[in-house]
Order: sequence, then structure tokens, then C-alpha cells
Amino acid sequence: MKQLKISEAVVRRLPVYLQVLNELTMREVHTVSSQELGRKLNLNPAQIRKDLAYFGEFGRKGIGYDVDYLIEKIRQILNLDKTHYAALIGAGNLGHALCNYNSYIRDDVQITAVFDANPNKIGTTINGLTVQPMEALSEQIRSQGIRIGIITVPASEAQNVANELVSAGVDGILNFAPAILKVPDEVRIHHANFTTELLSLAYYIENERLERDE
Amino acid sequence: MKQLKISEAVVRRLPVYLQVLNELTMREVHTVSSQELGRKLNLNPAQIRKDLAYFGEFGRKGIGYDVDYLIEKIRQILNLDKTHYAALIGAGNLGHALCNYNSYIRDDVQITAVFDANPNKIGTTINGLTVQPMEALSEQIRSQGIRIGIITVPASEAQNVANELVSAGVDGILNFAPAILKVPDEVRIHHANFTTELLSLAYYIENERLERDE
DNA sequence: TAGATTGTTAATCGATTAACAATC
DNA sequence: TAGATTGTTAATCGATTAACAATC
Repeated sequence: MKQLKISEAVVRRLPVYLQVLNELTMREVHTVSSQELGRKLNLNPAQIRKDLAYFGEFGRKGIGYDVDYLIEKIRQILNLDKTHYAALIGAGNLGHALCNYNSYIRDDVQITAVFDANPNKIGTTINGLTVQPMEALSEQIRSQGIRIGIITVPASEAQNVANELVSAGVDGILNFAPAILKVPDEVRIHHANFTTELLSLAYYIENERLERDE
Repeated sequence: MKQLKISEAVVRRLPVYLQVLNELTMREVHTVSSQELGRKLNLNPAQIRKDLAYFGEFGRKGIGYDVDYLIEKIRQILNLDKTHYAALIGAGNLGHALCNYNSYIRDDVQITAVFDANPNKIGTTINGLTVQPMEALSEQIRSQGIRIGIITVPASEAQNVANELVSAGVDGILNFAPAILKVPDEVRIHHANFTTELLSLAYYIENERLERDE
């Protein structure tokens, strides 16, 4: 498998490919062309071929891609053929939603520990996991080999939680709080901030209407 | 205010600027330079200046930007100086989380109606809003002038819900379900799919470790 | 063989960054 | 005046798309 420097844009599209490919398997579709994928994803077929070709030759000329084989390959590229363990901090509604979703759907990323600062929540159960106090964070992360932290606390707490996760030694953080967090270079941080999506939607709703009215 | 065609990348950064600027006001910081903003956001100062300059001259040479004035201007650009009404479909944990967050924090985008297909949920209250049956969707959207739909149902239902929203006449959809939805060109759809972020995180965690070990 | 579709190179397009005159 | 910082043009960089030989 080739390993040049892969652009972020490519890496972010791979999970989306995976999503569509999984749908295809469920519908017992076994072969797909870049054109077909492009239609489903609103992407240029050449882009899809190029994205995949960074990692190897996965298709067959004249035929297309074998869906199951491609799923396997993309999962390998994303390192999803091993399980990643994650800790979730913040047992609110969003935390609940993620735990539920996670336990039913994903086996490649598993939330195995939940923490909260609120004494009333400690000891309660979410999806089979007992909510633990923040004091237990560091020890649990180390002993369970957890490498991902998921932050679902209010914005005001988020940086503190990130700091604790970093010193406990996680390699990646997925932050849902509406705040830009500072972490050392060697820790990867992704922001899943729906406010951004919601507010940019407001821009387009008005402005596209204007364009049409012209 | 100039109105060329603005790139998506720029529009997506504006809400992030807003976030940081709001933080600054709360800390009673009244002036900020592009350099300072760039440090906070991990962005090139030139890019920030260029982004803002698309819409007008908001800064003062030698001084920087007035925080409150810039907030006001960005809010105008994003059309946040009027309230946008939104309907949320899917009263699960994620729906709860969004309603709560929304009612406390945002007044520019207001969720004013909640729907669910599950009869057990209908009539229950989320944050002061009574959960309504799907049959009421179209009428409510029209009578309340709702233009945004927020989808928090399972992936299998998401396309159907999107179709109903479109025929009820919304202009924009924010989709949280892990599925690519098809909507007509004149409807704007944004995907807030954290699975993408989580899985691409798995890629970087392993691959950056490899890079460091080399 | 004819039709389809990949992998890949070259061309295009767009976005980011550097540089600097203008000016507070 | 000297220092700082904007707005903007030009240069660079990177990502997308078109085109096509290879081949199933």
C-alpha cells in the first residue's frame, strides 16, 4: 500500500465512501463504478478514482470496484480493522446519544468509559457503562489503553477536560463543545461542531433565495 | 457590502470567527488583530483578513478589528440579525441535546417544533415543546414559517423525513443521520455527521504515530 | 471485437500565503 | 515620527477535473 502524504480532504472522504459502500452491501450490490458512487455522493468520478488510487489499485478496468473488497481496503486504510477504545466525558443528552449510537452500530470505535463532574450523575448507568468521577479518568485511560477522548461537556469546561485527556496520554480528541481547544501538536483534535453547520446554513438559505430572485 | 461569489470555505469559517469573538467580548477584550485571531484559530492572519475583506472594510490599519463591530458585521453577513425558525424531527437523545442547547444558547436559530414517528413519544415535552406526530409536520412548517429542518432520526428513516421536509417547503436541512440524502438543488443540505470525524481520527492516530516513530 | 471503466497524467481551477503600500 | 496592522495584489500551493491509454 502506497504511503505518500495523503491530503486531509481525501481522508475525510474515505468514511463517507465507507458509509455508501456499506449501504450497497446491505442491498446486496456487489460491484460499483466510480460513476455510480459519484452520483450517490455528488462527487466527480475522477476524484473518487484518484482518492482510492492513492492507496493501491482496488478496481478492475471495464468492471468497477468490488464492494466488499473496497470496504475491506478502506477499513484497513483507516485502521478500522482493529478496535479503538474511547472515553467519553460529559454524561448529558449528547453523551447519551453518542453512547447509544456507538454501542449499537460501531465495533471499530468503542466507548468503554464515561466520566462526569456532576456528583449526581456518578454511579448512574449509560448503556451498560457506569459513570465515573473525573478523578478516575487518568487511571482508567491508562489501564484500558484508551487512546481517544470524546468531549461532550459545556464549552466552559472543554479546555480543562482536554488538558486532562492530554496528560492522561490520549492520542486523539473529538470535541463536541463549541470552543476551539489548544492541544499539543502530537495530539490530534477534530471538532464536531454543529453550530458551524447550522449558522452557515442560515447564510445560504437567505443568499440562495436572493440569487434566484435576481 | 460587496457580494461576489463567496467560497464555501469562507462561509464555514465565519461562524468559527464568531465563536472566538464572542469569547473575547465576554472577557471584555474590545480590539483584536488578525494575528491574534490567527493564533487562537490556527489560521493564517492573511487568510482571516482576506475572508473579512470579501464583505467590506471592517478593520482599522495599525489598530486591528473592533470586536463588537466585527461580531455585528459577521452576524449580518450570516443573516443572523433575524431569527430563523427550525423544526426538529426525531425526539431521541440527540434531539433532546439539540433542543436543550438551542434554547439556552442561541436566539438566532430557534427550534419551535419537534416531531417524532413513535406514538409513545407524541405528547411528551422537550424543553417546553410538545412532541407532535409526523402528520402535523407540513401544516406546522407552513403556519409557523419554518425554513430549516433538523433531522435526528435513524439513517433508515432519514431520506423519508427529508422528502417530507422538502415538500413542506423548507429551504435548508441539517442532517445528523449517517446517510447521504438526496434533495432538490434549491434546498440546501448540510451534513453534521460525527462518524466522519471519528473515523478519520482513527486514521490520524495510527498514522501520525508511525510518522513519529520513523 | 465493442463497450465500459479503471489508473494516471496533464490541465484547470480555486484557495492559501507572502508581500507591501496605505494609514492609523 | 516609529511601530503596528489593515486591505489587496501577486505568487504559491494544492485540489479538482478532463482526457485517454490500458485492459477487463
